Amino acid sequence: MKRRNQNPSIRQIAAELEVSKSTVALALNTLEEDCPLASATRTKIREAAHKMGYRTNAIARTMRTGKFNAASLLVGNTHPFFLPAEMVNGMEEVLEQKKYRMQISWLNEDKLSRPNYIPDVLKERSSDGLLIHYPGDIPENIQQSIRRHQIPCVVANNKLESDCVYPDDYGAAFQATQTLLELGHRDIGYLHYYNNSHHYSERDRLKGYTDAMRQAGLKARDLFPEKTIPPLSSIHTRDQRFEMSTTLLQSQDRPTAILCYEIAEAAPLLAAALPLKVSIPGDLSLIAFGRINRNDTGRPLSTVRLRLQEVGQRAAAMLLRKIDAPDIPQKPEIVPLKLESPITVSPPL
Amino acid sequence: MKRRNQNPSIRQIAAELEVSKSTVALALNTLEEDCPLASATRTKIREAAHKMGYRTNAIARTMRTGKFNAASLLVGNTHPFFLPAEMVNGMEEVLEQKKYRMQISWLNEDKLSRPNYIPDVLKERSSDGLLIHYPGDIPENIQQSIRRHQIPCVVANNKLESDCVYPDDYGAAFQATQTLLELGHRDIGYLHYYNNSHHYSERDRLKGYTDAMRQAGLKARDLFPEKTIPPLSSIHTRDQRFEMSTTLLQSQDRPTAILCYEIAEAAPLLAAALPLKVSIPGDLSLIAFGRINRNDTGRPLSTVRLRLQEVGQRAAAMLLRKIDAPDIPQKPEIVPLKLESPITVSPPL
DNA sequence: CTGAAAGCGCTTACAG
DNA sequence: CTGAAAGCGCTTACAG
Repeated sequence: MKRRNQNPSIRQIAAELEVSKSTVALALNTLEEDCPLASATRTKIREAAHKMGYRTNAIARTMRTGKFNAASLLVGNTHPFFLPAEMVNGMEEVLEQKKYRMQISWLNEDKLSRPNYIPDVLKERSSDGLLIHYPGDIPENIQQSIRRHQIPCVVANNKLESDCVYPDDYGAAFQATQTLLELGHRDIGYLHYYNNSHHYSERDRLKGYTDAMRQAGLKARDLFPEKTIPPLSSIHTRDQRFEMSTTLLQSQDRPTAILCYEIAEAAPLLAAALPLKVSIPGDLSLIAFGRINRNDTGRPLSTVRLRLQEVGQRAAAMLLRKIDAPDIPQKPEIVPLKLESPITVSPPL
Repeated sequence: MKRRNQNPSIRQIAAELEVSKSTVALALNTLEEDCPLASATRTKIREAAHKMGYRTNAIARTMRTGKFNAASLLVGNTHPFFLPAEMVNGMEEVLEQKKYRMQISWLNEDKLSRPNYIPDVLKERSSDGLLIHYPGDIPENIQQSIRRHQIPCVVANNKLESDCVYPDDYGAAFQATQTLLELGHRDIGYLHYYNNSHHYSERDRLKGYTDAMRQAGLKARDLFPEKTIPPLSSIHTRDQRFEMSTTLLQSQDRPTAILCYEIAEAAPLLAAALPLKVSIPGDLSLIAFGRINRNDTGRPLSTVRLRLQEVGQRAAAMLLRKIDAPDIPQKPEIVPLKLESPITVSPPL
């Protein structure tokens, strides 16, 4: 099959109809009421364009106007596949409203380990600004490159001095702990299985919990001090965590409530509670942070949902403001979180 | 802070150094050995470019060469936030190797419900081809638009006549069932909680299971006929599924093995088995399909991992071939799957 | 109401 | 070894 007349330009339409390129552009780019052309001319051109399968070359417009109308999302690699779809969706939604395209590029271990690696997205110009989703500290040479070229830039889901949007992990941990305190709990534990802290949320959730306890005159209680925690990789980790949870639930000084860093911490507890007939929330209140309201524990669980779609929306909106005014630092935006379903929370026995 | 000389072009560098634009382009775009310029000229230009913070305008190159060097990913909305990060990563990796950028755009319910809605990504030209991740049937007007403009296009994670890449759900379900049969199981059930079928995997996993059973002269057994299944939305669904799982595990004719559509089906079973002291895999072998080897059930679980990163890689590679030869239909590529950890599989009692 | 012209930042074939 | 020129497909200010 021959492909003829593929991708006609306004020049070809103009030639076909024996009008000028300007006339074609006018017919195609203005609304009926704003169009200075004779109505018949406009219609004729639009019909021909449709028949010829014309599509505007967005890149040529960029060329002419000097605006890319595009933002790049740079995805960090610390956890190879961590890119929350709802956050990308939130970003895209806001960008799309302003007729911005969204480009995505990924960093990977290999490349970042090269001494002065700079990703293509920073080496060439193809967008008006940069969204960054990078857990932990952004590599120095990447930061330098952004500064050097004064690229408008907003960080999503991470905590910086300015130009960032992140969920209020501190506040939510504080509030969740207070909710438990108000119900009468005094012995509340905090549970996490990570070994060392990459993402600010690891520090902030613990601190929110600790501060709420301290304010109530109580001692914070880190349920498994870091050193004893098995590495995440092994297939036996799941059994180990189940054992650890069982031991905890059977111990004399079992807390009456536990706040978990993530669902991964709560799941073995929920499972271990069943054969021990430890009722949740009757005997033990349980709260975990999570991205969505669903979970795969097979059991109900009170969750503080992270609202990453909103983080994405606000980060994109902030980037659009920075593109308009690159020299004005934007104050960090902190997305409020709340405990949405108090289904595994009740007063202590 | 004033931003001076922002985004210099080769013209500005040429003016600064009093050489021609061609000379600058030559110095910047060729390797040392291929460069016809005097070594001193080349060095002088490159240093000036660096000092001035020069970055190539990738869009201007596109303009000149007629190649966008970009692919668009169109994400369907049937399940609002379903976009597997590992698939996007796989696509981006392959595209990036060929110096392609990747653009992403999302369809949403609102827009698709408008009668003749066409997304911007199809209305304007800004990429060389299209990757589609859309569960279920692609809307007719979108298909038409793609054909009309002869846009090179590959569908990822869905089953079509041609130009698509998807995991071998049929084969994997067949094989998983055979694995159980070979261990001596005769009463093997299939469990799914979806109500109506959108994604091909819902039909194919069931069919793979059914065919394997039939081939062994056994009757397939759909554990919960569709009509009795509670809707997914309610917060009580989790409890209902736990109850249903409990009933199933207690029933006289409990199967000796169960193949689950997803981890969501296996999770309530794993939880319900604990208080009933139904040993898994001792009393019941259990296999589920899943995206990753981890799960949030808090318990070990044999998983057929979907290999969506590979789906993404192959889809991108196929798209690159289609961009080179748009008129040649590409045969569907089916990514083989296997049961990676037979941890909850054992012979029947 | 319509057209001619300039120019965005590159690449490339050709001239000298 | 270096430069002048054309042109990709648009948009826009101006001329007639």
